[in-house]
Amino acid sequence: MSEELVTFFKALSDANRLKIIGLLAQKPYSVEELAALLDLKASTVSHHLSKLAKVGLVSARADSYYNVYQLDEKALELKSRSLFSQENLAASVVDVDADAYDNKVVKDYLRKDGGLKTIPAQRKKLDAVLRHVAKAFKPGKRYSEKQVNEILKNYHADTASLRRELVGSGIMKREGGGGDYWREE
Amino acid sequence: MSEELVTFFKALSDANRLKIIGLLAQKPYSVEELAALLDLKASTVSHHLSKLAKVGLVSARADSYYNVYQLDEKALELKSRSLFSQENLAASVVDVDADAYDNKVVKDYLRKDGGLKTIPAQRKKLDAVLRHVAKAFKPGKRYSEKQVNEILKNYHADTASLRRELVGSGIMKREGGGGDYWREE
DNA sequence: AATCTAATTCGATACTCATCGAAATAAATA
DNA sequence: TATTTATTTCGATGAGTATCGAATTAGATT
Repeated sequence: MSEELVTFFKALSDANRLKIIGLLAQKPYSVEELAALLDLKASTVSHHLSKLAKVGLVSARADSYYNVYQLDEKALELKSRSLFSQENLAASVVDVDADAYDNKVVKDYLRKDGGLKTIPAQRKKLDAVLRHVAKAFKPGKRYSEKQVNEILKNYHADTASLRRELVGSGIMKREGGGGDYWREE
Repeated sequence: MSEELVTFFKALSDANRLKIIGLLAQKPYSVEELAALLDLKASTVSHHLSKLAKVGLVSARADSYYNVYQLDEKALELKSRSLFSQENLAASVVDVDADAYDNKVVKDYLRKDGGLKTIPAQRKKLDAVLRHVAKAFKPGKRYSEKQVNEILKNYHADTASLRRELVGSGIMKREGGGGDYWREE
């Protein structure tokens, strides 16, 4: 889950909270002492400490009048080691739509009737459009050149270019020398 | 300097920027592709990338039409290892006034004429006040009990308590059995 | 039990920043 | 050279948050 990582980094992206960590790395302090050292009000320090506590970096221990906070060095060590682990990197990406770019490109090039406005000149966009067009062919089924043209006509008048690009990009296959076309399963 | 650390953490405390890092960990992407994948506008992605670039985590490489961004894995590795190093922890604390707490406590207990309102009951505050009072004694010089009382009278009528606490806390020394008092250098 | 004291919570304010759209830039193709 | 396209910059807006002071809570001392 990515939210947890964000929360962790947010907890550390404040100068005063970093100072608190630096101070607690030396020895435990009460809220009052931290407030005096940082020239902040106790309520503000309490706010900071609660954020640090929420991510498990500090913890409190009651000592007579005071609430003494201490740094959890174990957690610090553990976190810093795993921050950019393969798991965390992968986890941050789980909810991105891998086809979003293709979809956007195709949408930009498609008319309302499903035909192509133009055939993209740029490689990346052409590929995205080709992948879309290829869906009109059933995987594994073989088509004659005439049948291929019939289908491609729905997308653009220049069926020859489409056909050539489909084969050239490897999205569709062609049996050597004027044979049939097909899309791999 | 602590500002650099804060900037680094801030660069990472945004869900979309973490997603960008996760994506770039797989392969380089252009701004446009990232925008589509994250469902953001290109200007927003550009903003995010500039923040990541500022802390050295990503860099751009021009590729025909596109500006392809890539993750600097070396920098990532390096940074993550040194984030909570002793140097960084210490650096975050350099500009805090170590005496701020003592000063605040003393200020709270001092009248305008320099005398004590009361003698603090709490250990921590008593210590702070004692450290202040002790400054009235020249380090190394020896004082008779009478002289000590004369000086302590300026702070509080209960000179016996002050004297006892000064010795008990170890701030002042006393030669065994009714001898002289002194403060270590 | 009554009283202090430190800590936390709450409401308000000011500032930072993510996001967008529009305008300006840069780079490559035609 | 003119035009297209991706990117960056700029200004505005809305959401988030650091900070404070006041009120409340929690604990300990008397």
